[in-house]
Amino acid sequence: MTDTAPRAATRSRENTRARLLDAAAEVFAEVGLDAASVEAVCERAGFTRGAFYSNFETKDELFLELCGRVAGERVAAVKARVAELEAGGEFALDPTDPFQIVQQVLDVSADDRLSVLLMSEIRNHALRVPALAAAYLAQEEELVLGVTQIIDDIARAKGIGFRVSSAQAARLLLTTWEDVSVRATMAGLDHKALSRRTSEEIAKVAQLIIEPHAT
Amino acid sequence: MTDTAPRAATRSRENTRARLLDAAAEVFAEVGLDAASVEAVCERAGFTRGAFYSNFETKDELFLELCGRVAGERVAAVKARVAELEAGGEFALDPTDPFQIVQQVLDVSADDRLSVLLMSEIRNHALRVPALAAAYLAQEEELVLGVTQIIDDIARAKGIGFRVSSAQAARLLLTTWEDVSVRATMAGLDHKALSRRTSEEIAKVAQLIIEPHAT
DNA sequence: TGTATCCGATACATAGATGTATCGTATTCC
DNA sequence: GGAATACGATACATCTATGTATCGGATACA
Repeated sequence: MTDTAPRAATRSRENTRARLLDAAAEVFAEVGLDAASVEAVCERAGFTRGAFYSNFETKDELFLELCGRVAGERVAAVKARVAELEAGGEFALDPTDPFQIVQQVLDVSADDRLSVLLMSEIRNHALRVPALAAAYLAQEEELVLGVTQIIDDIARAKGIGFRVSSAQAARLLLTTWEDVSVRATMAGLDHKALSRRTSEEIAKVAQLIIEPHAT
Repeated sequence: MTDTAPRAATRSRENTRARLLDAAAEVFAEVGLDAASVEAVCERAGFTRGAFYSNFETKDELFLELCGRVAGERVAAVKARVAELEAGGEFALDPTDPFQIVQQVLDVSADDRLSVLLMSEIRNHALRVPALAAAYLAQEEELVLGVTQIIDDIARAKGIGFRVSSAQAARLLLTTWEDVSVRATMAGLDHKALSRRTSEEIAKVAQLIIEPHAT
């Protein structure tokens, strides 16, 4: 208490920040960052703006923190999946289906409507804000890296060969996943239909990538 | 003049609308639809808001019209390219390089920074506005159709085979193009570097699509 | 239990955007 | 060349969002 550093956040303060972030994720996804008023976010979280200005400087700061959280979650998800595969435990690969790649990739990425909207919002803003762009690209690199490892693991386990580098394959899969998610969301597909459609499309790409004369 | 229909637009009126649309394309690309005030668009166009409200009901109506214009231009570009190829005139395919597909696809899509920003903005909003979503998907279908024809033409001319349907190949090429454009823009690449990088990536995908034992 | 501090609520001041109503000018039509 | 009209500018009223300053209650701590 004698030092000048900002006071260590209390438990309730952290809780407030978390609730504001949750609310922001919803509202930003629903109406977009610029159309979302600070008031709307607070209302969704069950606070007034007093709580907001006590915890954040600006809406942009909140958004930046939210981006960090989302990125962290995605990267953590893919890393966890890699760890599972490497451990070779109960999640070890046993089906003979080489398209298990599809499932592995899909399990890594959220595919509900709001997530798609939020990701699009983040991507859109990253195009204009250099700091966000750098973070976005870095996070995507990590994702590609993770998926690359997953692909390598599966390939090794099954003796599959690829027609491109596994890194390129990973990027192609992620790109396709994002594209299909967006189009399916625009088409108004519900969660279930979205998932099905996504796995179908991803499977096609996997088929394209895998060396045909594989064992 | 005796009928009750809205007065036929005069030449100057059409000119005003066009200038407002041009300005809107710039401003919307730069700061996003929601962050762009009507005033900012008018200022960019060299008008006051009086001109705007005399020509459009709301900002959304202007945006919708802009979307239509952009979509029309893209579709027209790809159709023109198809027509050239079909006519087999001076633009006929003669290099032995099968990756001419790449050039054909790239020539169809604008790749300057502002275009990328505007397309992203449109896509982002299409996710939330059903009417926009329908238009966006329809336009993309047309683009895919056009690129499919281009691919078919080239394949026929050169006896190339594909590992997936030409329609799927077309979608994959367009998706890759968009993805690379976005990432290159985020990376701050200038127009030239963006073009080069895009063609490299597209070439990789083309390589993947083309049947390896092609003649 | 009393006190100090932290945190969110409330109240207020201000800025910016919107939409409309009105005005002035340029163009068109006879 | 005069009248009518179309079109963009101007002025105004309103609304919404923001940011800050202050207040009140809860919680921590002795």
